[in-house]
Amino acid sequence: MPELPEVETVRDGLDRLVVGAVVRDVEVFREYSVRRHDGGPDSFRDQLVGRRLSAAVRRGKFLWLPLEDAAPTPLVEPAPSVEPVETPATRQPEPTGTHPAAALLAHLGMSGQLLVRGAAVSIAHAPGPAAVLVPEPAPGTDDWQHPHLRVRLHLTDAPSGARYLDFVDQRTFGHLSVQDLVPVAGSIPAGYGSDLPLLPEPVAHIARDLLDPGLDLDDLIRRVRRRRTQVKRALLDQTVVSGVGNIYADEALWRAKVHWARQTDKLRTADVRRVLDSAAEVMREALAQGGTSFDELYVNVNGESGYFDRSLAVYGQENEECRRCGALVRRDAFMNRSSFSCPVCQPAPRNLR
DNA sequence: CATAGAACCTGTATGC
DNA sequence: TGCATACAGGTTCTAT
Repeated sequence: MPELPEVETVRDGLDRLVVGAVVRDVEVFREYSVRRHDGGPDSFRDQLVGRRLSAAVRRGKFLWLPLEDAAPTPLVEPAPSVEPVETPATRQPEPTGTHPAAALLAHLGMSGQLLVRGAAVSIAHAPGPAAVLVPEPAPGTDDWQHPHLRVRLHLTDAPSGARYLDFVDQRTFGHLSVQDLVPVAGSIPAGYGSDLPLLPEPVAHIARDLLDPGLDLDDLIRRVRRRRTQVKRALLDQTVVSGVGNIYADEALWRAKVHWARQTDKLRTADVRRVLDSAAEVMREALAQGGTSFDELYVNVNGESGYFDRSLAVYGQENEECRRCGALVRRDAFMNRSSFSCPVCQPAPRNLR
């Protein structure tokens, strides 16, 4: 569900509200949500407790929070037991430098949300309110625990006052894990001020996204044209270019006046360039609006919706008039989903009709 | 290697 | 009302 603008909105919120915080405890309510973590829920908790969230970084739809060792203070009150037992809760944090570079990696899948609770700072996007107080959850109130709460991080030392970072996910395609950071030549994901060429292992194969300053657009155009597939499939292939999903692919193709089923190897360089430029443009515009949301399934870390759905030209607009020519927007089946396009502005290739 | 399709989950909307 | 089916913003695994 969340595509680049939505994930970037979340990354920005985490940057402002939870970077600098120390993880004091971790609750995993659904094991499946940490299935990508090597070692299971206990190991996941072990590798987070006592560590500081030092940045918020994104590539495409993946986002991660690099970890560093927090000040070596006891994590919890020493248990008043007669026999001291070594448990994850009582273990002292290891001295700085003993951990390999690692990060808390998140993918929101189709319905994942990261909600910051207890912060007294707003990250509201226009045209929303200028400032809102995110309430601290209180037992007994409706927002105490979201029905799809899968993982909760308990935080301290957040400059914003954030107390909890909640991972909420209805469809459970999203996931959290702790991953080693591995060097990948030349990559500069959003969130790194300079070149820190470190990516979580599961992100190493993900291509740069269209808002990455390190993107080589001409090289990307060549790679797209070297493929033998439909242009929309190439747009959605995260190893070709990342961040584009079903919504922005359709919007980009409409802006570029290219039908989704056109073969990449038959497109002219100028057409491919226009499609990619359009995709970058529509995602930048969506980002400025706080992303696209049709319902409560996508919200930013404050629980607020984005407003870009009002700007969508074709996605979800079946039988509505094309904003350019007035023809009725059509919907086609595509990869167990839908493609929306204008039958006049985006003529279908011959092999399709 | 490149490409296409199924699988992974939960929930809502729609039609019979 | 009950039940079946279709559909939803994504990625990974498997088969070809």
